[in-house]
Amino acid sequence: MSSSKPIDNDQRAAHKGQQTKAAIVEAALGLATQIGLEGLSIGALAEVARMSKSGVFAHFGSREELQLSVVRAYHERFEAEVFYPAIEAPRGLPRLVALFNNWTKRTTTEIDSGCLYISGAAEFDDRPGPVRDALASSVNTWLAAMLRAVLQAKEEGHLDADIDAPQMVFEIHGLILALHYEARFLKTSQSLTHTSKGFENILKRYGAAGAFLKPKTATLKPV
Amino acid sequence: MSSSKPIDNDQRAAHKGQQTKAAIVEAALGLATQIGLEGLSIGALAEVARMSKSGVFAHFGSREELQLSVVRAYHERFEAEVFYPAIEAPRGLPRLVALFNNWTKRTTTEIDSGCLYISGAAEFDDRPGPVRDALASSVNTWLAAMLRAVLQAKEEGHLDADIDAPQMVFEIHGLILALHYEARFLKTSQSLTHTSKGFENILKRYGAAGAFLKPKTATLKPV
DNA sequence: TGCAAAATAGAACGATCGTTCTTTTTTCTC
DNA sequence: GAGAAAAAAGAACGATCGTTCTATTTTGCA
Repeated sequence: MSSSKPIDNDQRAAHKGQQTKAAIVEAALGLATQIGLEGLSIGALAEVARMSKSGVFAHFGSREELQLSVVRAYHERFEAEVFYPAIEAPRGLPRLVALFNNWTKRTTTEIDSGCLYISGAAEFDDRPGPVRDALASSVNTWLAAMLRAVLQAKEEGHLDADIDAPQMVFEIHGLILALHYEARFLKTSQSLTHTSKGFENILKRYGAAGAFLKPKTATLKPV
Repeated sequence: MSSSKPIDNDQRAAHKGQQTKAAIVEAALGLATQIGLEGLSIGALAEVARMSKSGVFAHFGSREELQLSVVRAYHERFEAEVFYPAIEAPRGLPRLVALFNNWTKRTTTEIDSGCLYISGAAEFDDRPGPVRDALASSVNTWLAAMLRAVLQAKEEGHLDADIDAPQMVFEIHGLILALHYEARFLKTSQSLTHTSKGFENILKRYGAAGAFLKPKTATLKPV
């Protein structure tokens, strides 16, 4: 996948335009995670990027295309930060734990900056269109990856054989959403602790052996 | 609380202005749950209420005051629909279950209309001010009520004596957030089932006897 | 029924929005 | 370094925003 195509992926040819476009998207990502994709205005973005409105606009052709670029950029970051590092962990429960820990770590970081998948979901709830589709597609891709990890952990015998895998993913998703909600909006102090504890509770319920848990909290009294 | 003050609470004196104001807030509530508190514009609201912009505006004096009115109205609905009906259930686990079931029912309804506490949290994440404060205050009041119910269930001996009550509330909150997210945004079909099952899992983990569960699913194989 | 007060409408404001068009500047290639 | 192509700026557009001011209508009470 990195051998035969010599063209045009990142800032290879770097025709200046692509460089500044990347910089604009970078700035837009920062704005959008804070004030939302809907709040992202071209005027404000131009100011941050220290360009003219029309100069920014020319790179996208429409506001919607700008929003799509931001969603795509966010997707790449998420993958690079959460997904790829975790698939180096051994298949099964260790990988599932790594995925969750990376997810939690990122969400904790995003207590300051905001999560586009969460704010975007609220904004594009019932607003059909390409932006909504791109957001939902990214999230579904990620949730599918989590589901795969659970199924693999089941196959490896790290989880009970009769568990409901989608159910487990749903419960894990809830923990992350509650972490984001209570930490970022309500500023509840114990949110991260509750998230970790909640994950341990889920693991226990689905039959995980205590040895696979997070390094520091590896000692679990059996049920 | 309903005996000595003869004035001004609902549509008692009903000086016409208060009636139309109530109608406006009603319409605003419908708009805000769908497109968000930030998306709520006075022009659009005036059109729905079939009034002039200035006619609508005069009732509030500012857009922020309009938003606050919407939040207050939502709070009242939530209380009336979720909280008050549940406190008629016997103290302890039955009341906790009733609170959760009402909460779930309302959230399920809101899959079409939207939940102001969730969209509002995303919008006012890091936007300080009275609206944010009102939203956070309402949510905190509700979560405190849930916590009280858990503590009472513990006192009554319906839950294990050594459980972490805030932890339990956090996990329940996560279920509701996941329900709203996956059902409303991702349109996942099994969300409601996952929510119910998740709640049963939590109850079991915290030591609830199977007999207290939802009517239809009262038969639970012990752990 | 008449009159003051309250409620609503209407018009206009400055600001900002996304977008288009034209002009200037910068970049890349021969 | 000249000249074409790409990139950025600048100005202006119609629309909508929240808000203010003034005029008109409607209401409630004597």
